[in-house]
Amino acid sequence: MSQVMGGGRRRPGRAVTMNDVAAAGVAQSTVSRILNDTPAPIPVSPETRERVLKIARELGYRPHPIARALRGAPTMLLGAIVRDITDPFFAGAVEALVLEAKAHGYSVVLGHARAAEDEALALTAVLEARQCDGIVLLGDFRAEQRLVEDLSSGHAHVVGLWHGTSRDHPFPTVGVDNRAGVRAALAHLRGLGHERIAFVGAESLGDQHDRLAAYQESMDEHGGMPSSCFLQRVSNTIEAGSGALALLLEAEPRPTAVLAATDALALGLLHGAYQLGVRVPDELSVVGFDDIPWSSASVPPLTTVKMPIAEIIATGVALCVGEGAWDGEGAPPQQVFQPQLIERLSTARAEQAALSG
Amino acid sequence: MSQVMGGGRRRPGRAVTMNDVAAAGVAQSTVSRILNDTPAPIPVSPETRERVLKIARELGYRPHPIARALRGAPTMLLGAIVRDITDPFFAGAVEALVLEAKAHGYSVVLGHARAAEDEALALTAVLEARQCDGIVLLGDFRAEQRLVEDLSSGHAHVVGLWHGTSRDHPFPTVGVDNRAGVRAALAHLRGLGHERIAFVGAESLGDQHDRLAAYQESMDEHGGMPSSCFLQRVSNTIEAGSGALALLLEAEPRPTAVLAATDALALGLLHGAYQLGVRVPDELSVVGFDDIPWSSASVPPLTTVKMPIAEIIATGVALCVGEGAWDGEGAPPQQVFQPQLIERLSTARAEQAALSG
DNA sequence: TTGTACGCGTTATCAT
DNA sequence: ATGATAACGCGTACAA
Repeated sequence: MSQVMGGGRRRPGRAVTMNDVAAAGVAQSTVSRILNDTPAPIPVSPETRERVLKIARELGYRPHPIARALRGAPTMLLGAIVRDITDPFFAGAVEALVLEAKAHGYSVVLGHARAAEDEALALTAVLEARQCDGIVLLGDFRAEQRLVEDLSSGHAHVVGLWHGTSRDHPFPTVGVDNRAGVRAALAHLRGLGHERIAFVGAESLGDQHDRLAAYQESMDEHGGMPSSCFLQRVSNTIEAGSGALALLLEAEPRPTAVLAATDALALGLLHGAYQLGVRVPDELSVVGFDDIPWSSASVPPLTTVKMPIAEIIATGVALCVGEGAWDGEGAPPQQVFQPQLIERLSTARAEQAALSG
Repeated sequence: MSQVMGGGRRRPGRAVTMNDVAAAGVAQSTVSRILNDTPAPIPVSPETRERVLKIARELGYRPHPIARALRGAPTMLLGAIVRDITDPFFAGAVEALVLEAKAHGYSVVLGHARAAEDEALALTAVLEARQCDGIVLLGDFRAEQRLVEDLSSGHAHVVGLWHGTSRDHPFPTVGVDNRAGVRAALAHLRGLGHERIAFVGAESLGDQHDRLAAYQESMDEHGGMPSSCFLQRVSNTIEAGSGALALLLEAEPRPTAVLAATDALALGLLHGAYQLGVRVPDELSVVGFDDIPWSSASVPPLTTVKMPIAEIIATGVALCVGEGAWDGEGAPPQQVFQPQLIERLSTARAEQAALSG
């Protein structure tokens, strides 16, 4: 088959329209009917059908999604607004979102929401939103009031993922039980004999906030924290985790274990320990939260709380594409999934720490 | 200011149009002129201007990007087609792309191209393409003939990033000098006294292919490979890297160093070595390629070849948004940037390996 | 200074 | 069985 493929004009810019096809002797509306094979009630003669299809193929006709969208067809676009795509956890979430959206026939357009309180930015995000059938908020955007307002006044379904436990969101949310995760991690450490357990977390809304609160609550129940050093508030990066470790070691007495609010921080702690010659888990146990892909391949492999990403994403997408959609009446639903502790090699019995300390 | 914000109807679905605004006594075209403040030649009386602006605000008017796009306005959407968003390097590239696109006022829509030779998929990707002002191909898609054809027959600017050194792409490409990177890595290792240098790479087109070729070329110049084990071809994942290490250790004599085609594989090697009790770099030196964020925080920190991501993305975006755009005449330009070796702690002198082996 | 009319590419509802 | 025609929301040349 050495035929010339894909029709004539290459560069002339203008795309092939139904009119171009119709120019061969039929009405444009007929072309439309044939190309979309409109249901039975409207019949078309086999001959014209063949003829039109042939011409369309030769000309390389392809439908114009924008024109369709103007007529009310769904754009099959899902908007994802994420504060910091650099955050490894959210990067992973976006991956999962893209895959899940694809399964529903949707593509994902990435909104940007970096600079915190930028009004113009909110408008940008909303502009994008108009083209999307649904909006997925990755992380808590309560701080961006304007954005949230604009969004929920639009026509697209909005859903908030990983928005913590706050009850005042104007749209449905899906998240994880942070409290349960933190308590599982702490129980694990206590089961290994640890009592001086430190916490490293980011200054942030939503999930991070909830994890800190759960930590403090649990520590209070067990006699409180030995020293102020035990609570390090840093930005959510590897470097920050690495840096936090040095401060943790200054405490008297030292912590024997650290719970990090995210795996990024935990991996940073691991790296910091390596730099300072502190052996993990012999001298210090480390637990993370999220179970991002790298955590299983770190040295040593990280004990962490596994986030049910797939379930959360799947539920969120379903809400967005209108399957389990909220009818808009009453309070928006808030769904919570359970995390699961994954025990790997970054935690060990506290006795060992005592011996080597 | 306790006014009701954002105009009347919330849920009624139908968005506020210029006609709705015009209903207050002016023509729709007047509204258009005012809202887009058309250049000087067409003046508008200050009173009507104020009045229209006020009403528009009250009604919560917002422009309909799809209608604009239909009239020929750019969609400000950049399509990114990436084979495997799960690949940490490409995930990072997408981050960079989103940021760079934002700087130009563009948003990024993520196409999916997972299952290799799927025809339907090609169509999907193209469908998305119609809405985009430009298409960025992340990685080599030569295998997907149909997709490449459809793409280049569209009206959007297409640019291929990280497409290796092949000369037969129908669009401009921007990439890295893989050969230089590999030779720098090997020179570094040889400078440390290594001779038995193994290679682990993925079965793949484009960059990966070039890296393997460069390795073989260089090894031939230096007397060839000691054993077939020295070349492991695996999939591009941490796990695969981890698994490859075991096979590498079966070689007689053992390699004293390994060059991985990507950082993901290299980090896998590090993890595999940890599991098997092989000390890095004392017993084995490891070099990666890409310098993904985790490589600087691994244990030990990874010596690797730094990919000039920012430059490549910036050049690609410029090509796409029409700044340094190709005029379509003659052979499409191929731009290549130089990588840079980053020496960290996963490599050391070969003598140490000999002593401990 | 402002209003009318047309077209972008489709789909849907009329007539023929 | 098929052709004309009206939207969809917007920008703009043209008329008033």
